[in-house]
Amino acid sequence: MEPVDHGTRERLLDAAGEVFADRGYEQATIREICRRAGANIAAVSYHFGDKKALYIEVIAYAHRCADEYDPAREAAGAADPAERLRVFVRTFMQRIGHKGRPAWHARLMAREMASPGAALDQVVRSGVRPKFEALQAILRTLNPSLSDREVERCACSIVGQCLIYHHARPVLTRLFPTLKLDAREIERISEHITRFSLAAVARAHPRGGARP
Amino acid sequence: MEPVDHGTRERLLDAAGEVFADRGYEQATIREICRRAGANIAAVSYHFGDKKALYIEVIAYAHRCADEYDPAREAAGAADPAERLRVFVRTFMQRIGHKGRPAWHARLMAREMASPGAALDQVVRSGVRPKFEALQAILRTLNPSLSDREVERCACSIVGQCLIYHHARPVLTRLFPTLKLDAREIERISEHITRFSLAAVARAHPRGGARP
Amino acid sequence: MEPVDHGTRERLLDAAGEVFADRGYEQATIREICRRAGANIAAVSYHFGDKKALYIEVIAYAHRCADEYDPAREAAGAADPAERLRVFVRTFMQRIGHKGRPAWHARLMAREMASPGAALDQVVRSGVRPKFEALQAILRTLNPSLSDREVERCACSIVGQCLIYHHARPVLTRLFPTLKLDAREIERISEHITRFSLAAVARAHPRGGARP
Amino acid sequence: MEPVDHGTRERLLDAAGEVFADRGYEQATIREICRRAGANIAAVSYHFGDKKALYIEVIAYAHRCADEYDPAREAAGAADPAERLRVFVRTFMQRIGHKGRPAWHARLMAREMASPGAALDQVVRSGVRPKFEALQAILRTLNPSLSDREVERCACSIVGQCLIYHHARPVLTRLFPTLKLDAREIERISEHITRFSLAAVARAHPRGGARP
DNA sequence: AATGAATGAGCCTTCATTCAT
DNA sequence: GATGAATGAAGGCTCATTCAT
Repeated sequence: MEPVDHGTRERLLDAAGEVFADRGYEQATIREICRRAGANIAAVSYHFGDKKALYIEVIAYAHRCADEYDPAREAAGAADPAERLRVFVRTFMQRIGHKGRPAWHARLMAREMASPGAALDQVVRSGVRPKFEALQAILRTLNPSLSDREVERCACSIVGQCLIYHHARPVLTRLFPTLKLDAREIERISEHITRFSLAAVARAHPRGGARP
Repeated sequence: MEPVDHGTRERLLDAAGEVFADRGYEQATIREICRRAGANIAAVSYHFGDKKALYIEVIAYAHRCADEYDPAREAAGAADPAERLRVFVRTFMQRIGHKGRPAWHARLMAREMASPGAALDQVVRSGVRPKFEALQAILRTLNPSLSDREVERCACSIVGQCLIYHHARPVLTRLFPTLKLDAREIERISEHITRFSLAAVARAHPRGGARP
Repeated sequence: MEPVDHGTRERLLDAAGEVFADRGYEQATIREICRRAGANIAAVSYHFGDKKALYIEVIAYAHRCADEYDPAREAAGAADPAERLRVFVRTFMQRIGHKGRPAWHARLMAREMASPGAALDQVVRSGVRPKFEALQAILRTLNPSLSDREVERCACSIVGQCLIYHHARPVLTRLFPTLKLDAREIERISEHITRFSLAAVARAHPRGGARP
Repeated sequence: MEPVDHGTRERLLDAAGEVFADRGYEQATIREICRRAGANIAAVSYHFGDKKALYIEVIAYAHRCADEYDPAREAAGAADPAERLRVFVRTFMQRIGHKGRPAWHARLMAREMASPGAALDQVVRSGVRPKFEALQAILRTLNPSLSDREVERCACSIVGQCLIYHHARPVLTRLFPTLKLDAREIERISEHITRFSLAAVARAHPRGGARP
């Protein structure tokens, strides 16, 4: 699609994405970014102005690249509501668990989500909200009797089930030493979350449903 | 219990806990810790050796103090399994949502869980694992037909539903501007998570049902 | 006179004159000069070699342009010696107080005079010395009994009275908040300096009078 | 008076005064200041906070040290008004021409006067204004018929005659290669300025005195 | 038991300059 | 004739740490 002749600017964006995702904004150093990109230490200043401007650009770049793994778009093509939820969860989990080339996208987003930086507003507006609304639409179709507030909370429950495998991965690998988050395991976990959530959403508000 | 005459060492531990929880290990500065503790800048070196040693001590200190909000112990006193889960979730959420004085315990743990530091092994061994196993025991009681692996995944689902309100709080407050994580809302969310999970756990493997 | 089609080279000279006069040699940046001239950042290197060579050219350029405000030439046309001194002082003060478009000539000279740069020799030889000798000639006519050394010192006294309004302007505006160095005030100050100096020069060595 | 045991702080103040006076605020580097003071590069941060705070302290330090050469105080002890003016001018010139230990005081002040920095207000208020007012009082005694405005301008004329030997020293040494600003020459120049000014002040406004 | 002073490494940024087109 | 990209050297500042008392 794009020319493979990656210029310094592109290499800087890729290296910065990786480093920002690994170390966080404050802890990432321009020196390491430039070193990984094979560029001079002044290259960031020339191409982006300063560290913060580079970060903003990296966030935007991540959004552009992340579209190819958009859970909302993937889910839209599924047959029935349950399958749409399954595709949504699986795509989301694949992004989280991915370790390949564009691996830092999800990690960077998660980091920005946890510690509010200058780019969070933009991330939420164009990155998070559309997917969240797509998920809520799926939930409404699955159980039309849910109130708006309940839909919101169910969406949080589903996303939360996925995100723990990202935020708490170091803990989980220590708790369950046999756990390997490879593609097969990602698939199994996605299936678990889907069925767990389908059962819960279907049962929510069975009728009047106060707790016994 | 302890002498009220908090010496420099105790004041340093408290101040360090707060700062480490707020800023993270790398971003926290010895200067601010000493300033908050009203101690000299060399006090950390004198009492603990260096920054990392102080951090380890703070983690241990947090464990000693955190027992009073132990979800596992609270849940143990409940009547039936469903109520035990409810108490577990509520206590866990209260610790996460707490913003009061001894608040930094949970925040510090969550931070350590997200970014693997030197103290993570200890945190997992004596802080996380017991609670996780208590939760798994509750789940086994709720649905004895669950396999060990399923119990693990359900436990992750439940904890994940809780942790999202901590890890993604800045995003959630932007997604849902009316959301205020006060005590009443924490209670409502806890109830949602409990019922969501109870329904899911009860239905899990209703009739062998693995997907082909 | 010159072609109106100011090429990059001329625009660079003008912009550099302004910036050097405002910020001084060390503090002036090639970036700002090129930005003001609407030229690329490598233009200075291309047209002049480096920063110092540009500065030398700017000084020479200023000399070519500064002739139209030459105090010595203006004074030469006056009727009697006292009037010549008056015209000399007034022209000098007008150049110093000027804030208009081609204003940077005098400011640049004053700056070069205060901090000895590489171009000072040239500035003194072709810019300062002729005017100083013209002033000394006027003084000799006003009071032929003055020794060479006294003529030098009187010339310094007259030029010093003028230059303080340039070198210490920020201080003077703070000392005398009502002071506005507009054209009318420049005229009044010039008249004061002229009369102050005429009286002093006339009285100098009234009767041999060296102090014991 | 003070203990000769110069600590790092005092050595930094002295070195900074020298460097600031030589290079100006922007061009002075913390590295050179610390090098001259035999201190580590972080010493400025520790003792003064940052470069600007150090500069402010240096200005205040210069004021404290400069009191021993206060022209106004020296002049106050003279017998008659003319002698007071003579002492004022001589003391002022001695400060300007001085090359000894506390040499940078006057140079630093002159630099701050020429380029308005953050400390200029303070310099004017406590350093310049008292001396200027003392000079104006002397002038009023010398010629009571002078208006306030004329007194101001005569004061500027006198100070300007002195300051040129500081601001334009590089030019003067090129114009008059035999000029050596040693103690004897300072004395002769002071005498010239005094007599030049006395004659001018006495003649000012002889009666009605408009120019012919 | 505790402190003020001092250290050196490393951070981000800006600068004049050069290179390949 | 002129340009955008890239370079390496400082610059000010902050940090965790150590030393002498």
